[in-house]
Amino acid sequence: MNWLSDLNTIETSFAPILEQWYSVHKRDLPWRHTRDPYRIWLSEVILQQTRVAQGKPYYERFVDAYATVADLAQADERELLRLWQGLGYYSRARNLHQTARYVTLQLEGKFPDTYQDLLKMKGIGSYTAAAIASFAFGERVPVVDGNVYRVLARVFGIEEDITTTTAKKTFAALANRLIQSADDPATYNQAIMEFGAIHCTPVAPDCLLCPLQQGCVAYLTGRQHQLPVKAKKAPVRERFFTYLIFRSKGKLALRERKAKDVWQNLHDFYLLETEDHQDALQDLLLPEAALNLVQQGVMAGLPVESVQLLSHQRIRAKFYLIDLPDEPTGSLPTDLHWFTIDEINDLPKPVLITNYLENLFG
DNA sequence: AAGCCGGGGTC
DNA sequence: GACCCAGGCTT
Repeated sequence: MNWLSDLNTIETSFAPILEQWYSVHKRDLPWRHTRDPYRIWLSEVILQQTRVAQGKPYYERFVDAYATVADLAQADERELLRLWQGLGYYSRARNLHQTARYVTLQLEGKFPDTYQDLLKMKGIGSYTAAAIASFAFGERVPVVDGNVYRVLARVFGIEEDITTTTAKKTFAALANRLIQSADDPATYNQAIMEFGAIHCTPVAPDCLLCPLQQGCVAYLTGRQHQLPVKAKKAPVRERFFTYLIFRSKGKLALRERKAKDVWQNLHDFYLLETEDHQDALQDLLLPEAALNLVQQGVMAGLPVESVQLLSHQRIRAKFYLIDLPDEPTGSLPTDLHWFTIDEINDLPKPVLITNYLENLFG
């Protein structure tokens, strides 16, 4: 079997296999007993970024307190928020209230019944719109939630970072193709999410008993634990730079940054990096060669401080300008060289350095 | 495109 | 302690 026909086979059998699996393994959940768009909407909003086990009691309480969208529309917002207490993401509750009032007052109680119209409601994004459109109205639109990303990334071996916009398009397009082969869009959407939630789980997917095993790229290549790829947002690293700017005969000492670090191949001054705000000069952290120079010089004015924000680092820099005699004794610390102001103008430098120089010389 | 919003379960 | 959860809104 060649590549293309193989891919077509898995794409067309994917939905039916999951629907079959679902008919055997589905959990009995309260919102699966209704096609009332109001209740489905309520359940979907409650379940946004929320586990079924956590959301379920809230759903029961909300249905008891507000049986219809009109009841919810008339609710006191403080009372609604009190019912929501403990669920988190409280804007969901406020949007819920706002949309309930809109549906009741502007749409005369008639819930929007297409994906496109649902998308216009506050608090209803692409996932929730697809969920309501398919569950309540049978529209053939795919849900794409965290479960779907995981299942599709594994079965189809997609290595794109799911946090990026292009990857979201890739997954949405694939999901659109797959749902075309579903016997019933609503059942299929429930099935793929249920499958991700209880079988193709993040940590210990049950590959040995998986109905998609023979068509799963991740399983066949042993990558189920690497997929989906999801970039972790790097915490901004805090760094503390102390720069010593040696000046002699109108020249400044700079060096090219060679290390595998920020600003590679750009030029800056003699640098001491410390772990925190400690003052590198006062704490006598100076290596021999630099200490020798500092002792021959005089501090020109007060140190200048500035902050440079990078995507992943916050660099707090402190600049000491040190005037040396015309012919300082000893050699310059490693890699430092004397440059005239004109020469420095032509050197590539980090913005942090350029700003300092402009501040210094206008 | 990135930051923000949250409480809770799980390993 | 990190990751994730039936995401969406704002900037």
